[in-house]
Amino acid sequence: MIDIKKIREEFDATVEALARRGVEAQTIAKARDLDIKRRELITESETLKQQRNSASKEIGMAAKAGQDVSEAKAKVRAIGDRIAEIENDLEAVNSDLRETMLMIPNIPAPEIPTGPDSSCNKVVRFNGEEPKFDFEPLDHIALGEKLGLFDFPRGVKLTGTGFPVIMGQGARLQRALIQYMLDVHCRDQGYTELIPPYIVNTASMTGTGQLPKFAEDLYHSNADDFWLIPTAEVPVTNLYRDDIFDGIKLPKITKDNPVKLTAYTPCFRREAGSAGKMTRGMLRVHQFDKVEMVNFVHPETSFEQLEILVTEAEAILKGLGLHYRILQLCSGDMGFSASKCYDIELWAPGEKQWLEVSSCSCFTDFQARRLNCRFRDENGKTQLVHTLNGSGVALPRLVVALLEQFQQADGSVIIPEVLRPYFGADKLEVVK
RNA sequence: GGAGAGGUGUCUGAGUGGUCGAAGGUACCACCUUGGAAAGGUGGCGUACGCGCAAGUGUACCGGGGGUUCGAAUCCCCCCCUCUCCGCCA
Repeated sequence: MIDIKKIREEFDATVEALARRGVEAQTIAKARDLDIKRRELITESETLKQQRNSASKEIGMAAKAGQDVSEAKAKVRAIGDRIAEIENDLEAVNSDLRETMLMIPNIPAPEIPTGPDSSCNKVVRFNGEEPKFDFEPLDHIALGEKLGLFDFPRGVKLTGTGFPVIMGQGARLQRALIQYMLDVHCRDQGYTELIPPYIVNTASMTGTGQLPKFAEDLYHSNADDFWLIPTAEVPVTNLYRDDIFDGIKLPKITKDNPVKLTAYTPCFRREAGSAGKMTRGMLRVHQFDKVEMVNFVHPETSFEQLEILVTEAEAILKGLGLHYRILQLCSGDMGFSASKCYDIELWAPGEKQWLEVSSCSCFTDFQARRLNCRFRDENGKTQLVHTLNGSGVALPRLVVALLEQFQQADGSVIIPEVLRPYFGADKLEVVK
């Protein structure tokens, strides 16, 4: 949620900024009008409550003194009835306002390009060169077959389409990658690792914004009203819902001391409505693994911290020697909650396309407001934190790009140097 | 899953219908005292929202929601959570 004060105090600037994301001015005007109405009702009901409180006090004293208070009681009861009416209206206005505010996306950072969709994204930089082959490179499905990495049909038998079985060298490769990524984040980048629940309640899904809008994309357990996480962002960010980083129970957040957490989790996505879109093999599946990074930072440092976050995700891919590019997303292509966002894409020579493996976003206070996640600042005041998150990184597409970029003429695949201690061999061997 | 106990501010712990945002202690902050510290003394010390240029002031909050009442931390109903015992189980 954006700050209602922005709409109250800087209406025109807010309309202009959000127009870049395709928000209509009338939505914002509606929020402004409801906010005015809300405050009128609050003032009115609080004035009446004040009257009731003091009158009740007098009744108490008069009754103790043995006076007749029935007339006074009737008067106060009338005030109570009036309060109930106003509160009814207030509740209606409040829920209307909340609903309207939840439909308004975050205000884009001024420097990001304006545009309706991904065609306006800007390539910021590349790493490495496009790999050249003196043979026709295979795609990951063909490679997987030669190397015995995946079993798609049996995944279908067990569950359904989009639930691949990863086996043998493939499973080991995936495990090695997870270890490597967590080690880089924790050892070199100051992260604390955690293992969160993979199933969360409705409050958590609402806190990070998956609900109520995207219920269709989530797996849900009716018996308990629990949800399977679509990303570790949900449990890790919600860890500090309704909390205050005060330096006593929780760490202190300062400009030099962000709180940085990382977690490996499986992710579950129904991907409703995306059947047929890039669903080949491992490219879009319902269950996949991912290492995620989440930062809770001082508001004045959040955009600097985003630049650092991108380099932290990049470090993984650079270490593996992969060819990738970084995109700055334009106003129309960013997620709802983001103010600024970079995507990292890996080149897949077999697929002949770029694959998104990481998305690093700065949410400013948008997510924190919804989460009610605050810190005590240098003056001892509580303020909303700024949150960021980034994948570091998603596994299936990383595996795809790695297989395709490092494949040899015979179908074997060279394992990058940094991964060998984890993997225990220097190549994936052809098995048939 | 069954039975019982309990959820009050940083913590501890009083309060069972009115003057209670809530005693006392503790922690924390400032000052006094001291050569310095401890002990002791004095004062301050919750959050959110509204109004106000501000000082300030009002409202709400005693696990959550609903009800009774002129008035609820206190009475009633529902829910959640924690602890103990039993059962089950990696």
